[in-house]
Amino acid sequence: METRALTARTSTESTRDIPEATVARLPVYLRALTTLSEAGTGTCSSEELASAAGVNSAKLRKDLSYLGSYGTRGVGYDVDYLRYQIAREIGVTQDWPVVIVGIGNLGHALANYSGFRSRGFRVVALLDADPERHEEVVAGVDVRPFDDLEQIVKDHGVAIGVIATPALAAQDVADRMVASGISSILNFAPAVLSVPAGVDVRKVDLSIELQILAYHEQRKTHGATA
Amino acid sequence: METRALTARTSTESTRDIPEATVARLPVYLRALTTLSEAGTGTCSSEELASAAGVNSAKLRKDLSYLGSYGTRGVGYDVDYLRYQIAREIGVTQDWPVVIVGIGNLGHALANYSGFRSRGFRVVALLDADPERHEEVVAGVDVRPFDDLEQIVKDHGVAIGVIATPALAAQDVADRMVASGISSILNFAPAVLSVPAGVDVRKVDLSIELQILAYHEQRKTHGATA
DNA sequence: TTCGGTTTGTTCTCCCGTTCACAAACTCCT
DNA sequence: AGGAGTTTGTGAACGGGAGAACAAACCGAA
Repeated sequence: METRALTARTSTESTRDIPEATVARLPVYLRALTTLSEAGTGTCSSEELASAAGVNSAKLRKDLSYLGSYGTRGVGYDVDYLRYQIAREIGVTQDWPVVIVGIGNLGHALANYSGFRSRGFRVVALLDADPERHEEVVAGVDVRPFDDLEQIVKDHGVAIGVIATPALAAQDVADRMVASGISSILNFAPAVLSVPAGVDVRKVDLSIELQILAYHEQRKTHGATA
Repeated sequence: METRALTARTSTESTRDIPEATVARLPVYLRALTTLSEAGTGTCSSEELASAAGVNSAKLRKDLSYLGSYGTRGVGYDVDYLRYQIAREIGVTQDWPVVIVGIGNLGHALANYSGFRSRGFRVVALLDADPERHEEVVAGVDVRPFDDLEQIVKDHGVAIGVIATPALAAQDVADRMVASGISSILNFAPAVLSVPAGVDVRKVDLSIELQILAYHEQRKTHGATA
């Protein structure tokens, strides 16, 4: 959402501007394929993969068709081959350096989260404005002052930043990130960020998800306004 | 998504089956209104509120229209009044007891997250299968054995469960939750859960969000397949 | 080579969500 | 009281995604 239509590509192939909804599902397929691969499965049908990914098989096939024709009719998909193609399409065959700002409870959890490392992301720095945290070492990376941001971004070529600060600090952090050259932000702070065009922001809000569940739960238990 | 059309209501008013996309935005409006209220704002226009929530004002008005006519033409919305109406609609005027299963890094962060408590959710229990963790006390709540789940759900009338375990354990935990009577699950584990109809599952996946950012980032920097 | 069985890739239709645009309704000023 | 200015609530057009259904393509056996 909020992703403006990128200017048309002039590339010979690939990049047939994949729908946003499809892009959001590709990582799910990627994980399902990894699981299948680790289980020793060499080939799978769209039905099997769809089931493993929790989606409709027709939707899966349509999604994959945006990438190209990587399946074989009458047979299915080669698990490892398709996995590589999706990984390449997403861009996780290369390593993405990432900085995390705000090393509170959530920042700790993120820094320790193994799912980043195993999926093409490398946490190159942990930053926090609080000097008391600068002594800490979290997940093998030492916490540094927030003011080091510009230097670190420059040194490591960081393009992706994660905000795990309180809501009040989030906009300031985002501004500094953008000024440093970061162009993609994953925001865990419960705040609406405003950033210039060309910068992508994705928001993860824990309490919002719970509230959505609560809404449906309310309807389930006492039917109407009892 | 995956929410089947609930059976038609027979209530006199309200409950005009609010679209799912709108439901997902109501918590955002709620937070924006809270911020406005704390800033001392008594009244606001749809334009102001939309800006604070980061959405289009027409969309905001249409969303609010599903709840009823709580605004005044030519004037705007009474902040506190609208805030209460939305909170009531979502169901967060009451307190929702919640259990968190899997007290690793992420579980710790979730247990300590103040946004739950302040938004109508009360963590009544922290559960973990690992006996070594049962000594711990996190955020004022002591960690208990996973086998206590049924009893706790019964005692507190828990309807919402949070899964913060490794992927391999997630399906088992979900099954036990459903068997215990939980009907809404917030899943942080990188796994696809299968649950019976009538149970809602929402998934939050940290690495998937990063991968989506990586995809767009890849398109930004080197335009096509360089 | 030909035929039956299987599975992909794609077309077509339907539905949901977004956005525009405007009438209805309210306030304030004269 | 009346009119100008403002803002809500909603009807209607538009765009995109979901799912069904089918033709094209592939494998293997006879």
